[in-house]
Amino acid sequence: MLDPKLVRSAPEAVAQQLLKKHYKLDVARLVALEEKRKSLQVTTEQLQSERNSGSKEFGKIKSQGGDVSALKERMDQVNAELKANEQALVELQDELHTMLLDVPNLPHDSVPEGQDENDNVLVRSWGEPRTFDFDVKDHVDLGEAFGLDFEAATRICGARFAMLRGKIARLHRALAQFMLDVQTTEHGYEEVITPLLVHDTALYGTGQLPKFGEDLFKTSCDSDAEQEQKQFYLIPTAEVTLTNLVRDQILAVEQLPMRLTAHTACFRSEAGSYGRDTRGLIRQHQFEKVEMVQIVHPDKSWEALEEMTGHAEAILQKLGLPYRVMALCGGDMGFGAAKTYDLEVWLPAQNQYREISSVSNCADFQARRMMARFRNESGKPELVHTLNGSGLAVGRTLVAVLENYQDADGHIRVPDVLQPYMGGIRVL
RNA sequence: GGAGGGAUGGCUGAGCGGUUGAAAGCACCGGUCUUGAAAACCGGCGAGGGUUAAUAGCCCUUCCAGGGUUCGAAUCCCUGUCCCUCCGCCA
Repeated sequence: MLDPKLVRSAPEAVAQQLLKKHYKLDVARLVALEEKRKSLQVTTEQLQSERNSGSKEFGKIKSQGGDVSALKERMDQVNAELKANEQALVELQDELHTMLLDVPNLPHDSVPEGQDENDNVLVRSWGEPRTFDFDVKDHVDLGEAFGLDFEAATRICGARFAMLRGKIARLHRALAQFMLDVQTTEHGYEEVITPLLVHDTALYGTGQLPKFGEDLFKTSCDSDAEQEQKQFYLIPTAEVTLTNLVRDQILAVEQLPMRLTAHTACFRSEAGSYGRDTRGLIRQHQFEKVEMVQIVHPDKSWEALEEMTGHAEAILQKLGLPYRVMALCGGDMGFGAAKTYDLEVWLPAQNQYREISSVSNCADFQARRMMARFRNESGKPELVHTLNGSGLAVGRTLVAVLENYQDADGHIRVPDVLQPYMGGIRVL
């Protein structure tokens, strides 16, 4: 959420910046609501003050045995007026809050202008796409021989699921283990096992709700369908649980930066992506990801963004997978991000780079939603900055390994760094 | 699932329906003392919001959450959530 004070004091400037993200802020409506809010809040608080002092007086008079009937009459009047004002104020504040919850984060000055992924800007690339002297196969054809089974998964739970068996299951596990080991031992992240089911409050905190509910899976038990409290959402990313670790906290400055990583399953409904990436592992309802989250001092978040991008890159480099780093343009950026780098890995069968990691600085946007703060140098609570990034999406990395390490007869060489995890299997 | 007990400031922990945003202790910050530190003593110390040029004043809100009673609720009533103890069940 944006700082209400900022939005209030400079609505035009904020609206201008939001245009970069292709969001149109309804300034007229905002200003009108804000004007009403101000007068309503002031009078409500005045009435509250009157009620408080009146009640004190009431007690005093009564203890001296005086007559309170005149005062009671006045208080009844104040209370009636107060009740109406309070209700109107709550409604108005709800309206303003709802409006603000819908507004995306402001993009950083360095974010390029643009409409969609075609306008993203190449920052750097690493590695040379391998040239093949045979016709490359894609991961679906390659994986079949080693236990990648879409047909069985579809029979059980429909489209966008996969079963991995035998060697390919092991390779998938090796990748996740490897990523986790690198992030914990080389980059200083603390490993966390998190819940996969969360309440809506957590999702409001990181910004998936209220706007993007249709992308999420929600549980519903027949027995308690009536009780909203018992509804759970399946996490679309461990960003949700890791970042919410600091919700409602006031951290000591020494606790920063916090670096957290988790290997979890992620669940996405992929509503609105019908027909896209229907083949293979690229876009699934359930996939695994090693997520990185950093909770940092506000002065350090831009530095941390660069560093964290490097943490994701390290995995690709160690695996020897060619990739490029893209700075997302305003139109392609996510809701909560102030700036995002995507890592795109080379997929020979598609003959193109595909997203495999996304690293974002959310600045104080999420922190404000979940009241995640630290005690600053002058002893005052101040919002932290939050960052998140994939390090990496395991399924997509598996795709990249299969396709980049294939040979002419359909075997896959296991990358060196994974061999310690493969129990002696050097080639699939 | 059954029976009880509880939820108060960073922590521990008091709190008759009115002067309690809340005792006390610890922690923390400042000062005196000290070569320095500790101890001792003195002082300060929750958070959110409004108004405002203001990080100055003033005001409002806040004692798990949501309702209710009352002129007035941390204190009374209802509902929910979470935690603890005991019994049962169970990976």
